[in-house]
Amino acid sequence: MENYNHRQIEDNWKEKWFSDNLYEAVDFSEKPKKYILAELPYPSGKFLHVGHMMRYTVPEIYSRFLRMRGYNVLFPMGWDCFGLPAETFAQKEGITPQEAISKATKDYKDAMMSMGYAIDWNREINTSEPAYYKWTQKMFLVLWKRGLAKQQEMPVWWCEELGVLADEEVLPSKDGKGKISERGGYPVKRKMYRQWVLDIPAYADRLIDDLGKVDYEESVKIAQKNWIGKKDGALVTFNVEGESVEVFTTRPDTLFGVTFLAISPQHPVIEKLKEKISNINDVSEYIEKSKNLTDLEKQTKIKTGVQLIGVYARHPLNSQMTKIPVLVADYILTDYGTGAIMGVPAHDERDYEFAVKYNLEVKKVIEFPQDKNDTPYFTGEGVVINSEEYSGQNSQVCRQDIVKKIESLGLGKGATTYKLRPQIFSRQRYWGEPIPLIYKHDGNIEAVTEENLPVELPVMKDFLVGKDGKSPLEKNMEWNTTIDSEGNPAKRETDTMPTWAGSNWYYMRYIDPHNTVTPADVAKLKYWLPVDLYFGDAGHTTAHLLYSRFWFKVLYDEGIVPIDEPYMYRMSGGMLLGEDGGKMSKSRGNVVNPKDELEKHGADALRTYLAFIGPYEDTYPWNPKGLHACAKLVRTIYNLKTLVSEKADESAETTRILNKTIKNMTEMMDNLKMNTAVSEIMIFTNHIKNLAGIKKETWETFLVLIAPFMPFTAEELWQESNNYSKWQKTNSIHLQMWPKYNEELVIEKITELPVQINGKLRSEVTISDKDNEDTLKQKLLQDERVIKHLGGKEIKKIIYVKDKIVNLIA
RNA sequence: GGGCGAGUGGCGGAAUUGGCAUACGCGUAUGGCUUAGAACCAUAUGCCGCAAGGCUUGGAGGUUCGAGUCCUCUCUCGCCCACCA
Repeated sequence: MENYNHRQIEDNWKEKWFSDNLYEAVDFSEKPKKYILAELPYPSGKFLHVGHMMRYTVPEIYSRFLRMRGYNVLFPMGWDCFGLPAETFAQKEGITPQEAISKATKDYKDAMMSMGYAIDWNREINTSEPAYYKWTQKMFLVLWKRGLAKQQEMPVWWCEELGVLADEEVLPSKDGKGKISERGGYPVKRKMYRQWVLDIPAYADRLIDDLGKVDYEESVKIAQKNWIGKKDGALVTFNVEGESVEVFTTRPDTLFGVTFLAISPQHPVIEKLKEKISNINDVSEYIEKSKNLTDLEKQTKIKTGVQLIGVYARHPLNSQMTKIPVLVADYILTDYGTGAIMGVPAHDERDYEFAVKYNLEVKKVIEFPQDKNDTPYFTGEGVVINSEEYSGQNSQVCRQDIVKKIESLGLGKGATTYKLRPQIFSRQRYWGEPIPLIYKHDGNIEAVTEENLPVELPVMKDFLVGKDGKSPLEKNMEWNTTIDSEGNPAKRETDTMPTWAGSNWYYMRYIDPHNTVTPADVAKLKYWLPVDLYFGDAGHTTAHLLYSRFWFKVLYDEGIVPIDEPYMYRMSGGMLLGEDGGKMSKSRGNVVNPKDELEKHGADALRTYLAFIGPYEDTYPWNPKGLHACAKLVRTIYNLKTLVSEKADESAETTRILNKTIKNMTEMMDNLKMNTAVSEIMIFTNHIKNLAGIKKETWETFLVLIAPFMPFTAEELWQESNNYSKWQKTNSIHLQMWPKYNEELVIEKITELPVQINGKLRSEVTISDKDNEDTLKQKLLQDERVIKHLGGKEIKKIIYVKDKIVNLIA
């Protein structure tokens, strides 16, 4: 037996494949195209994580499979470089982010090459290179010119160390009492801050409607819709001492049940009416206190509020002109709806809870159903009562009538609201794309002209945020001082973009990575887009997927891209846990170092294991024994070559199993079930390893089948079997066609028919082609076990499913 | 609280349209090879039972000749969102 030396084999073929760009994706090829995309990693200075490998291996195997099935496959890779991970790493190492990134991307690329990933490296991209972010900046200007990027005072998560953070970057602290940053674990609190935001809600309806054009998993579509959170209702204006307070409600039919108004602590009407509020000191104190509460504290605490003494709201329709108390309450969110609600305690759980606490009236305006008579509030539909001329109507009809009425009075209108908020787009940090805007001396804002793009990020040794939380670029006067289009002194915007700016459109750049005139040539985009299958993190199915769809639609409206949906199908991957079943982390000591595993067992074993471990979408623990078994499989296959001989006599059984293996693997891989495809490889291996000899033809077919999983070993054995003495790209196994199978040869003639009696498996009888139902019945009646289990009873009915099963009903 | 998903051996997991549940791998046991172990090879392995036989896909019902798969109820776990008016 020859010793299997994975290091030697891998180094040899790796060098040949990548120097010849074996996995080239060809623009405008005659072959049908497939664009298989896996979310790009953000290199953070360490070796590629084993979790990354799990995320990429199945998509990569799939891309190889498609290539062998005759597709022109684009399976690209790049680096999402901007953002905190690189900055934190650079700080720790005492180097610049630029230096950190250049080392990390090299390490990551090496790791991917070591894994044999079939990537067209001519299309590699890096979001932090000026040639790339020139286009990110250009796209931002498109958004800005269309009024979709604007400045707003926003309540933001504020971190002394990191500046402003997005919701997604903030986590509850370990003790549950506060908030910390996702990276670094620094304390975080709320603060108002002027920010650039993207008006994603402007596209909300299209983002919902166009889900009809794509083929995502229904659960992904639902998640997106929930995230957008579209709700129909009405805006109703209440007069509060001469000031208008607008509320949003989904239940205008309960308008006559309003017994109080509740407004958020940030509501502007408080400031306007402060002269009239007799307890203004108490109110201010409450507002001040609520500012420092974390969400969790607000949640566990009973709802609180303070009534604005001395001011009342007037009901817009009620003829009695009842005075309605107004309260400030921190359960009212500033940035949802209008920041004010009409309190209807009889028909809303939260309003009820609040009303009880503050002794507010509870007025029923919809009849409670019989079985709900004991409950204090009822949120369903029903007959409207106590509502003047609307009484007696069904609540759903009443809803429309009331909206019509307030519309005619100019006191409101039907309206739609979304949970989706404008997304904060600026960061007060160094390591990001500079926002390409200039503040003129008169305060107006002007875009940097296209010939002056990219606005390059200056290299700065001191790139950390100061204690004031302002962008480090603020300190760099040389950089941020400029002149405007009229030649007057001006100042650059010093905020930078968030990480997701570059990763919003990266998949477009793979299509035309070296273009200097446009982000990507429209004809090429037309050829490659949409992405056929997008693999990524389950946590990105809402935010990332939604924001990048938004970005793409804006580009479509601008005529930069030819279609309006970027991804046809989305597949989300599970997680790889540590051996102990917990999340891999340094503190648990269960982190797997892929470099060690690669050294020990080789890439083919690691790839096969990552495919075999389970379905792509699930989460499971790392099991070193499983990897070991796959390493054994690779070795066993390698040594099978000694069985190959021209005159090996193969049985019909071997032909059948080979055909069945091809059929099963083809179907499984089509459905991305790589784990069971590996089982098929094992089954076939177990069969042939006990044969006296294998025909060359069978052997080579088998090698093609294993090639997507074990590309190195397959190539080595293929070249050897074909006696190719010199490397030639076209002779690579990876450019061969996937084998076809003969359906007839797959069919296994069953000779033992399972026999059920009254639905329970009792026996088996031997059958042949000649048997029909009558001869079968004869056989059954002679079978000892059948006789025994019938116990002398008469057979009432025979259900015979040919070649499957027979069931006797006694 | 809301949404989504999942419950199958000791473990990871297989099971076209309902048709032999537990493929494949791990683990375990026994044997071989070894001074011994590791590694490797062979065989066995859902559970109870000496056996005949019985039981088994979270639980309870139902449809069906036949249910892991379809229907109703219920329990448990995971993920995401969460005072969203």
